[in-house]
This record gives sequence, C-alpha cells and structure tokens, in this order.
Amino acid sequence: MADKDNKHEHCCSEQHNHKELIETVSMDMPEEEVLYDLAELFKVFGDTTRIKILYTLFESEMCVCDIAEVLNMTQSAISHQLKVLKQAKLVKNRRDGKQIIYSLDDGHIANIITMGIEHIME
Amino acid sequence: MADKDNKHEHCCSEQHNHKELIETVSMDMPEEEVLYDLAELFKVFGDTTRIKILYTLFESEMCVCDIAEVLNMTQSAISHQLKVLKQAKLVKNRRDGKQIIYSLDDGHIANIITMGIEHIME
DNA sequence: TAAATGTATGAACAATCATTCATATATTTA
DNA sequence: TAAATATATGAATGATTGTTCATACATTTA
Repeated sequence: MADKDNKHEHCCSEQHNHKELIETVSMDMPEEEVLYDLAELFKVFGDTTRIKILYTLFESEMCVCDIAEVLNMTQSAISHQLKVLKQAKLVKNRRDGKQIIYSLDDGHIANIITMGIEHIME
Repeated sequence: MADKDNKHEHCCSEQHNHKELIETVSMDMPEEEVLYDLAELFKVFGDTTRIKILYTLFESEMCVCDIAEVLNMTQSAISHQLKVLKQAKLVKNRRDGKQIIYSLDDGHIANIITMGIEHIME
C-alpha cells in the first residue's frame, strides 16, 4: 500500500485494530465540498457583528441605516457584512424608494442560533 | 438626547416610525457577552479541519494519531485544533497509556451540524 | 534508567478578515 | 436637472488565524 502524500508520521496506527477503524471512518466522511460549504456557513455565524444583524432582523425587516443605528456602527461596516450574509443566503433584500430593506432569508437561522445558545448555556 | 459615541450618520432614522422600531429592537438584543460567546462558538465550527475532526469523532472516539491519519494531516496541526475544540467544550479526552483518546463532549453538536447541512442543501 | 512512543505547545509566517475611508451608484426631492 | 439621501464598494490597514517546525512533556518498554 502506497504511503506517499501522507503528512502524518506513523505511530499508534500501525496496530491492526486502529487500521480498520481508520478505514471505516474515512469512508463515512462526507465529500470535501460539503465539508467546505459547511465550514463557510458557520464562519458567517462566527462574527459578533453578523450575529447582531441576524438578531436584529429576527425581530423585523429593516433598512441598512437603522441596522447601523441599532448596532452603533458605520453604514459602511454594516453594508459590507450584509453582503457577506446575503452571499450565504442568510438574508435577502428589496428596494423601497431610496432605502434597501433587509430581512432573513432562511427558516433554519433561528434553529442554528438556538442550538448554539443551548450549548453555551450548558 | 445626546448623540455622542454614535458612529453612524443619521439618515432615514430621523423618521419617527423608524425610531420606535430601533428602540424596540435594541431593547430585545441579548447581552454583549452572550453574543460574543455565540460568535466564538460558531467560529470553532467555521474551519474545515475542525469540522472533519468532529465528523470523525461522531463515529467513534479516537486517538490523536488516528485522527491525523484519517485527515492526512500532521499530528501537530490536529493537536492544535483539538485544543480549540476542547476549549469550546465540544470534545473531551482521556489518557489510555501513551495515547490520548478524544471524543465528543456535547449532544448539541450533531444538531448544530445537521441544521447547517439543511441550510446548504436548501 | 535510557530509549522509544504519543501528544502538547511556543514561535514564526502566510493567509484571511473586519473595519475605515473615500468615493461611486441609485433614487427621490426641490 | 441639480442637490440630497441611502446604499454599495474598492483599497488600505491592523488584527486574527491555521499550519509548520522545533522541541518539551508524559508514559511505556527494554
């Protein structure tokens, strides 16, 4: 069995019982693309500003300037983060005159955040 | 009403109906510490290597070296990430002779990941 | 007790990221 | 149509982060 490309140094895994386990676990590992997308999604939740924006929109749709006021941050900073949230399909927007109104774009958001809360409150 | 410390520039929020909404939303915003902890938790999920480790341990407890072999990464890299996962109380460990065996330390992990999967599969 | 094995960790480095600043775009108002 | 308003965006910067490398620590084995 070829061993090139392996970055790990062989150690305990030389033992037979471990080898079998490693093969089983490796086979059940989801595709690289799924794992990447999953990490990218959680990365979006991994910022205080974005979490606050989601909490804000959880109560009501809102224009960019109002979100900035609630979070006491610049319009530019909020706008940049809204772009990230939109790319992750967590928020959507619509134009209303001069304003762009943002709102949540996914029913899972509340569940994901709730699960997170439950963990940190353990 | 004093306006210092506000980073945003007043714009649409001068209107009365927006002011009321902003106050309501601001009041319902969770404490800063909770929002910070929540973002920190999701940040831990926001890395492919750590997601893979969690998936691995989802099937079976495992020693550091075996995890490194499954992910085809160095023992050092895995060890560093296991430390992050442990600080977030997502994994726990125990010693077994020369080896340290890691396992999942929270029932919510699967739920959080499942919610994430459901979103990216939308 | 000395050597071997398995894991942890500090420092360094490259890469990523959030915010700021200046400015562009789009819509409404005068 | 010109000015005002609301939002978006590119570049720059400081901060954070994941991996590597070298090495330290802990346990077992000879």
